[in-house]
Amino acid sequence: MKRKITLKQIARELDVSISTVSKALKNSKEISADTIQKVQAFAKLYNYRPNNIALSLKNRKTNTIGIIIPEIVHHFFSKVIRGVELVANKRGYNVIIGLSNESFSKEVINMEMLANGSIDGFILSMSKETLLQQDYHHYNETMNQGMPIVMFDRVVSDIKCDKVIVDDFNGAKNAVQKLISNQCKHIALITTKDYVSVGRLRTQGYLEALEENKITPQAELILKMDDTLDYEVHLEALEAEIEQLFKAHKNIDGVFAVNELYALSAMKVARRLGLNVPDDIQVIGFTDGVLSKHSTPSLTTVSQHAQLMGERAADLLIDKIETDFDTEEEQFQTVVINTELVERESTK
Amino acid sequence: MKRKITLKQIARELDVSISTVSKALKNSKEISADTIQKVQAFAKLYNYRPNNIALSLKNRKTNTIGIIIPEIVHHFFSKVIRGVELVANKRGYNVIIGLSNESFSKEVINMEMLANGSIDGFILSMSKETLLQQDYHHYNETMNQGMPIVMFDRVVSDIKCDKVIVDDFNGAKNAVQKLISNQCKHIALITTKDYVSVGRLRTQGYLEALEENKITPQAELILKMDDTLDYEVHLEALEAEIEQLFKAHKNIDGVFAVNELYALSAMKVARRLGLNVPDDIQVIGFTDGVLSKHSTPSLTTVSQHAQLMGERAADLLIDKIETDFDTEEEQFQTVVINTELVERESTK
DNA sequence: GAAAGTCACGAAAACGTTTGCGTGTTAAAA
DNA sequence: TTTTAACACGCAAACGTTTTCGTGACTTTC
Repeated sequence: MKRKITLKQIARELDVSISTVSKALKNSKEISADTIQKVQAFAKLYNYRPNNIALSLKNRKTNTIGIIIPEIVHHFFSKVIRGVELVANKRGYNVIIGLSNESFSKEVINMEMLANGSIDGFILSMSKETLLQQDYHHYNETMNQGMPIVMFDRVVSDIKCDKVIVDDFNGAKNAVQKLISNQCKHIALITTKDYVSVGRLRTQGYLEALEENKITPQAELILKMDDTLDYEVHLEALEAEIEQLFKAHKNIDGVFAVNELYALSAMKVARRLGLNVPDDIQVIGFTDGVLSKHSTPSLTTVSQHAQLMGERAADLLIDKIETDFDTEEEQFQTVVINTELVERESTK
Repeated sequence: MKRKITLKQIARELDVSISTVSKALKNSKEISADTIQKVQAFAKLYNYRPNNIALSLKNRKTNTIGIIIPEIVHHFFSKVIRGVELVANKRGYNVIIGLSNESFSKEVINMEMLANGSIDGFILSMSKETLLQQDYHHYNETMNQGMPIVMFDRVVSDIKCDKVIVDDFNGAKNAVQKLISNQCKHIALITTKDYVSVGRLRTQGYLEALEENKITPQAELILKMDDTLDYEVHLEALEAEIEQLFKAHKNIDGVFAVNELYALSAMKVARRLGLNVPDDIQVIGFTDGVLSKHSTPSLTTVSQHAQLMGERAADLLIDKIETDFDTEEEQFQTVVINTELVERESTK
């Protein structure tokens, strides 16, 4: 078990100075051909590789980007990570992950841990708790220290930084328009409480589509779920609420749900009530998830292009990192990713 | 945009030496109470935090572990990551990810990138290509440089290192036993080619269960799929094969599939052929995935406890890292995670 | 044969820490 | 008053690089 070899060791073995070795490895013309040849041969033999940490310290640059997300066991976020990793690697960066677990304090701790030199910049999506508390000091402090941040998906306008978001509003609007075009007259909405920005925007898209078609929105057809609780474990509660909605309004013939699970639950409840999807009720969800594709009937969804979001976020961040030399008058961009309606069996 | 403050700057401002500042921050008794007070107040004011990179270089320890997986958009792997991250964070480590994308060369490149000082050890699961090529030199080289490796799930016995594996054999055996106990007489197996060790072991479990029950295995009931291709896109091919199998053997009344997608496809094909699950055919899959829970009927599966695997792997690795001071006579452990049969609607 | 120029290399600083040891000042002990 | 001890602090090395600058030994030029 031999440690990794260093410049110093090569220098000692070959009886030259450290600087000579360093230069020889870089084919510097300061060094004679003989020496270059000798050093490179030796380095190759011992498989010399420069120590990243030493380089990071010297260059004040780590070539690593940090990504903070609320949850990793989630198709949307893991696809984003894949996108980030893809372009990061292509551009010579590593990716280090931190999970906030939807907790404010874990988000803060994770960021502080990484901000002390470990990374060159952040890509992050806010935790629900942070969204609720509206405490953004850690973001601002991080940026004040010259560390760029790119936020994605869950963002707030109060924070001045680059952002990558889904066009939630139009995605929802198009989905509902689709239902309307498919002859749905009474379209229910299953969404989250308003503090989740994406939920709010999707709700607005729903309303807009109705209005454009001169349909008066009915408050009773809108179900706002509290998703501070992990809904994976509260499926029954969710289904109960949906069942109640369906029973109270037998004329519902379309459902737009702001996520995959809500949509699936709606289909499940519909089946339980003897309603056929899509003949009696058509359903559209909002997601990049894997459930939609494999459910029966498969679910028509608004695709978010999660991987693309990750790619764009990484490009934005790395661009910023690499032009950081005080271009003052900072300009922040917000990239909007268009959604796409993927039609499957749950609509006609 | 002020840079992060350093010891040197504090020292200059307070007109003391760098070492005094460093010691004062650590409450060293070499330093007078006055000075300690003064330094700490100043440090707090400017929110001083030691630079991780400098610490890593000095201590030759990064407090970061690298995880290399073939794919992140996959419930099993993301759950493992969550487990790793959980204990890593608890024990003061960061996690840096590398995706091999099932490619040998990307695995090698990723490992080399991280091995040069960025991390203290690896947790990894082999890519399919590596499994096929059986070229393990990069693992051995990494370990020879004193960097510990813990492998999980996809492992080979040729490599001497700590491992965390699922008890594939018994998991499969129990699942098949369950089918047999449920009166299945003709149980089909849908598995992968043998080079994937987990596939092979699960196949063996299947055979063993049959034998113990004095049922003669029939080669025609075993479907070995080639999964070098991304089966997400080859669903039709998969389903076609299954359909052929079902049609050729109308007496099949049970199916054991070595992963979630195979199982789901089996259920889908069954439904298409007018067979009821679980009345006509019972199905069990092998997975920690999310599809099983939400499919209709929901799928009985062998749960792998992916998160637990991640936790155990992280503990193993960190233990090794922290006792590394030449305890020679290395002992490698293999932790076996027991599976659990989660009964849902696809079995009686 | 002296001045100038090349060549090939080494010394040292810098990145930001930690820590063993040396040292000047003061207070206590003899 | 002298010796000793305690105190409070600074110096310098070390981690592994890169890079600027200096320098000794030759070679060239007139």
